[in-house]
Formats: sequence, C-alpha cells, structure tokens
Amino acid sequence: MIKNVHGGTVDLLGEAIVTGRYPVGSSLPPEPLLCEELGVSRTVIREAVKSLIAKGLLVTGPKVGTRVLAEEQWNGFDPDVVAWQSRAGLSREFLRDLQELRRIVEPAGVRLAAERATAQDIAHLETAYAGMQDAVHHGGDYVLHDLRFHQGLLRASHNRMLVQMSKALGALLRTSFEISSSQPDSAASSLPLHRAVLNAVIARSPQRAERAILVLINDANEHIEAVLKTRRKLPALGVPARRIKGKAAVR
Amino acid sequence: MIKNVHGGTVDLLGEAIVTGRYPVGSSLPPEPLLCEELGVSRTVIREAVKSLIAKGLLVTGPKVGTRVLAEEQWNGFDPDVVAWQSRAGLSREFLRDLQELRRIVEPAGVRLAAERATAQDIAHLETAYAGMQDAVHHGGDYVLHDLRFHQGLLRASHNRMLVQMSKALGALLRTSFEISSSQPDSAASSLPLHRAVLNAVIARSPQRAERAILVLINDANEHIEAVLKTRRKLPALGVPARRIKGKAAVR
DNA sequence: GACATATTATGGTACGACGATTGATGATGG
DNA sequence: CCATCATCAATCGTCGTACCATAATATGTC
Repeated sequence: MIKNVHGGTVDLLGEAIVTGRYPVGSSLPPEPLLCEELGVSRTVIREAVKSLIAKGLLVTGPKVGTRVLAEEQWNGFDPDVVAWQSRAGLSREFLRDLQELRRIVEPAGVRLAAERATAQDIAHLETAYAGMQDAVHHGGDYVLHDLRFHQGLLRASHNRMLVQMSKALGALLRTSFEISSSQPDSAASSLPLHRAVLNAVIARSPQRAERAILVLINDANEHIEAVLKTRRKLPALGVPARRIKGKAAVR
Repeated sequence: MIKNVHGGTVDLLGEAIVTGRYPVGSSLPPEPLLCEELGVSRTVIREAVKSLIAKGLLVTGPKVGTRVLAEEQWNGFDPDVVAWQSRAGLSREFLRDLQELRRIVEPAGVRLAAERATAQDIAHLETAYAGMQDAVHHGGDYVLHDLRFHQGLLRASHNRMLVQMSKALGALLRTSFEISSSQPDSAASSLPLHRAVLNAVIARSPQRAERAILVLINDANEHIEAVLKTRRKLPALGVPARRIKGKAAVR
C-alpha cells in the first residue's frame, strides 16, 4: 500500500512525534537504533528526518541528537503536520482555536468570493453542493463534499493567502466536520445553510454571504459543543480509525 | 559563514526555484549534474531535495526527474518559503493579497488580544514600542521592532492558529514594512498609531483596538501604494540586497 | 499501425567509511 | 575542595559506491 519507504518513514515518525510518543524536548533514538527499529537504512532515516526538520518538528546536531521542538515551532499550516495532528486527535482548545479562526477567515473569504467568484468557481461550488445533497438523500460521503464546498469558497476569494489556508485547513476541517456530523441530522440541517451561502455568492451579495456563513459556522459550533459535552471526560477527540488519504499517505 | 552544506544547499535551491530560475513545471538537472554544479555530494543534494519536497516545492520520481510544482502547491506559510519569496521580491498582486489578509486577521487578532493579553504580553508590546520610539528618535532598526510589535499582538491573542500565522508572516511583513518605511517620515507618523493600538489593548477595549489597527493598516496601505506608483515600471519589489537573518540562513 | 516487449535513464535504497562538532569526563592546578 | 582546561567519545554530517525499482522511450512483432 505504501509507495516508498521514505514516505512511510516520514509519516511514522511524524505521527509518533505529534502524538507525543517522542515528547517535546526529548531526543529520538540515535540514527543506528532508529534504523534497526524501523528496519530501514540510515539513508532513509536521515532523509525522513530532514523532511521533519523542514516542517519544523525537529532539530539535529552532532552529539546533541535529534530533538523534538516545541509545538510552537511546528509549521502549523503544513498539510502533513495538520494531518498528523488530526489523526492524533484534536484537543478541546485546539477545536476552539480552529472555530475562532473559521469565524475570522471564512466570513471575509466569502465576502471576497461574492465579489470575485468566476463562473468556474461557482460551477465547482454547485458540484460540491450537489454532492452534499446526494449524500444526504441517497447516502455518501457528506464530509468530503462539505470540505470541497468550503475550500471552493476560499479558492473563489482569489486571494493566494486564503487559498493557501484552505489547503492547510483541509485535514483540520475534515476532522471538525466529522465531529459535528456525528450529531444526528446535522447534515440535513446544515444543507440549506450551505445553499444560502452559495445563493448569496451567486447573487454577488457580500453582506448576505457573510451573514449566511456566520450562521453556518455557529451551527457547526453548536454541534461541536454538543459532542464535547457528551465526551467531557476524554482528553482529546478525533477519528484515529480513518486513514488520511492523499499526498501524505501515498508518497 | 554558512554553517553546514545542507542548509546552504536548501537555501540555494529554494531561492533558485522561487525566483523562477527553475520554472514551474520544469525539471531540475539530474542529481549527478547538480552535484557537479553545486560541488556537493549526492547525499546532500538528495537531503536538500527532500526538504524542498517537504515544503511542497518539488516532486520526484524515477525517470520523471525532480519537477517544480505549481506555486499553489507550495507551503505558502512555511517561514523558509516566505523568506525566499520576500528575497525574490514581492509582486504587486502579492502585496495586495497580503494587505487583504492583514485587514482580515489583524483586527480580529487585536480584538482577542484586548480580551486576553497577559501582563507579560503587554510588557513585550511595551518593549517593542519603546524600540520603535528609540529608532525614530535616536536611529535604529525601526522595522525590526515594528515586526515584533505586530507579532506580539497576534501572540497576545492566545490563539494557536494566529500565533502560527504571525510566525509565517514574519518575513512577509518585514518586506512589507521595509517598503512602506522607504517613504519619508512614515515611521514617525505611524508611531502614534501604534501607541493607540497598545493603549486600547491595555484598556481592554476590543472595539477601540480594532479601529486603531485598521487605521494603522490603512496608513501602511497608503505608503505602499505610493511606493508602487513610484516604481510602476518594475515587475516586482523587494529588498534583495538584505540577507535574511535567522534559521534559514544559519542552519 | 497498434500493441507488447526490451532498453535505459533516473531516482530510491543500502552500506561503509571518515570528518566535524559538542557534551561529558577526567586531569591538573590553585 | 573547587574551578578551569584538555582529552575523549558519542553522534550527526558528508562522501562514495553499488545495486534496485520505476517509468519513459525505443524496439520489435503481429
């Protein structure tokens, strides 16, 4: 399943670090030991470590070893890092920060989208919406199309920075959506809210679009809060069972 | 000057890619050729390439070579990528998108900062402000302290995502600040605007803080526009003469 | 001309060696 | 007994060679 040894090793180490198996500040085993444990050559270990250094997870030095950097140093918008964090489970505070960011970025994004969306952007959004609709009525991956809808929205803002964020937020939103979707009927209830956003964008009405997306985010917020109350005792939430598909997994 | 071969190679290749010396979609020379050109071993080349893959700049494959990915694929919030882009010079559109992002993120950030800033956060902000003041009156690096002020503001929001962004935006804002600072007296005129923001945060008044930062951003916007008009003929702006200090350079 | 097969260029992996750096250890002197 | 300094050793950094795996290209066959 895993294409090459390097990708698998990066994923393995990255997830091990993010889940805290190698705690922040500690050192990974020396390269020869890691080779033995993972059954790969030193070449692979070193290239994998370089990748993780590039993502801000590690620093290395002679005699000092390979140390895990503080979480603040990680490239929090790196798609791989985000994917590992999602798999590891998102803490309540993390979800709070994410919702806060959504409330900041998405309203501004849809406002711009309402001003700048091209016919193609809107076509993509319609496709995503149709997918959500289909998932609700005939079964299917609602979360996938939900994600595409929100990413399409930011992409339609035609602002590089926002597009960039939409990519990084992908795995994060997926987890977030899956949590809120675990509430019964949340999909069916959020469908018309999505329609309202899309209609406002088509009508090129930034104000209406912004109001609509805020309703949507607040709705998601309530669902997440409800789930959080249910699982109050758990330290973290997530969907560790699901394997993330995409670059990180098939490298 | 350069600590190790790896860091230097990553920087060299990264900058070469970002500046378009290796155009998007094209392939880098085969590894043996790169070894010759850069005068390093294949090991170094490969580890450097892995780092750039981790940042989304490249893909590799047997027989397909090492290709430069489309700009949309790059990790636009990676500090190193940002640094290379800043050194390469920021296009007008890029600056426009950046200002747009600032207008979205910073007002929300200072609003949160006004609610959540700790005494330590405020102390940091005061230090940064004092540095700016000192730079105006007695000479010094105004931009550096300006940068610290804005990063301190986002850090005071106590939202991981915003803190993360403040890091990534570092190099970008530095370039942006340097452009706007090239306007005469821009530093002296923006100083009281910064004070207003800080005072509002200290007074724990989110509304006033938000209004103050918007004034500040608009002021910067005007300075940038003025510079853009002056250099209308140039395809891109930047401060390529200055070497970026920090992780990327001394790795 | 279309499809199957062989070729080959290129990155992927492994192994072994030596260099460089830095934390730790112990020696030396006060 | 403590402090300073030199030596040592562990560990990453770099290099080189060899071979494997993959896929684009060329070749051959029907």
